[in-house]
Amino acid sequence: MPSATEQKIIDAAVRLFASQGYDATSVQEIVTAAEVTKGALYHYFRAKDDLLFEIYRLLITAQSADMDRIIGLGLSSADTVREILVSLVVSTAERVDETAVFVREMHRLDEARMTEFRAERRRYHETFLAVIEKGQADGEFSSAVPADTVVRIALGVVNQLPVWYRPDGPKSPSVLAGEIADFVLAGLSGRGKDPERAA
Amino acid sequence: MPSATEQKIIDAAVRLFASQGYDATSVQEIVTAAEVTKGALYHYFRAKDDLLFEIYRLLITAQSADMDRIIGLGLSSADTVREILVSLVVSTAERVDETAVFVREMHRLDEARMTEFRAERRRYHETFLAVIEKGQADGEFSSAVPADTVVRIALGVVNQLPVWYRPDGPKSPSVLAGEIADFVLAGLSGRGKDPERAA
DNA sequence: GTGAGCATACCGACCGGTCGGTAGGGTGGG
DNA sequence: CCCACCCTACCGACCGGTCGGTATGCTCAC
Repeated sequence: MPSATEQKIIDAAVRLFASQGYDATSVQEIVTAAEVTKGALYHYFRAKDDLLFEIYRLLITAQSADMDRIIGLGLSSADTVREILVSLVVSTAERVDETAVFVREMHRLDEARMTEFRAERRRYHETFLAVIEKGQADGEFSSAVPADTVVRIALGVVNQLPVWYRPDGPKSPSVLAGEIADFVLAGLSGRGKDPERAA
Repeated sequence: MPSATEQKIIDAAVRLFASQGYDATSVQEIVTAAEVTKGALYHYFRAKDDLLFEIYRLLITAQSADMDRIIGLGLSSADTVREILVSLVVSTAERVDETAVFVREMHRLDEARMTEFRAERRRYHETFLAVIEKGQADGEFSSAVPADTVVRIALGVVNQLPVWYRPDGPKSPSVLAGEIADFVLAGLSGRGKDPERAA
């Protein structure tokens, strides 16, 4: 469990990284915003990029746990996909800043951590892929569009959320999540341009 | 028309910005990679961010011209959407590096240029939106999912391309573009979860 | 007393940008 | 024909300033 000081530092870092970018934010700015000193920061974190790592870790572990929980419910493919997307969109909307930092600055991780994250990402990706492939094999979904492309589209939308989602916008996260899920499920129900390709 | 030296500088900058990020790339690295000197760079560009500006300008003007051309063809709504998406995906795949830089570092523009770009972006967004709204009004598309959400999803996918698209991957840009267009059009054809919502 | 939890002063590396200078091709008056 | 003049394109050493990180020491709970 993080101490209050540690938490203040991470909160400030997320806010500043999201609005200015990682490199454009100095350690001095972070400690000033967090109302602590440099000594405190380097007491808890070995280097500036440990902050990035910590932000990613919190985000990814939460998302992975969410998806595993939903799959464990044993719903139909369509309902599983819907639940995954709704939960992902809502939780992403709640953490736009973290997601924005993650999407923009991921490539700045060092080799070892990068490898670790790619593995975790890949696991997430393939779990979702398996859900859709199962739905296609069962005939619940159309096979008109390959499952891997569907996954890429669906997860891509979520990563783009920080670009246009505004908490004070006209649509609540759950309304938005419903619309996105509707659209993806409509896409999976077939009726594309080439009817002869449908299962 | 840019001179050979100018072009070498931009090419090197695009490559380095895409792989390391803007701030993490020093002017010295750029000139070394471009095999020119600092003097040459500052002869053609007033500041480091003029490079960013130039990269964006080249990308956006090409995309806008493309969309206007397609709309001018007077196709059906479905075919217009398909053509816009295919052309956008293919041209983005050809310039993954530029797009990656654009998506990641857009927020680093100064106030004046930022305003200019938001206007251009908005114009692009609303032109696409109008196409979809017309299709919905004509009954060619389902109105189950609001047009603005569809636009956000479709354009979001394109912005995410640099994250996962690899030129040496198994799918050619045009195959990929076809799949993405198929999926979006299937989503627009209705048959979502709430049939009573359809027009 | 001793270690966790900080504060403060400071360091060396590096960065974007500048500036005095030069190489070489065009040009026009004699 | 030629040479004084100029102008564009480019060179590279250098500067002020900032940044991530460190060294050292205080303090207070146990």
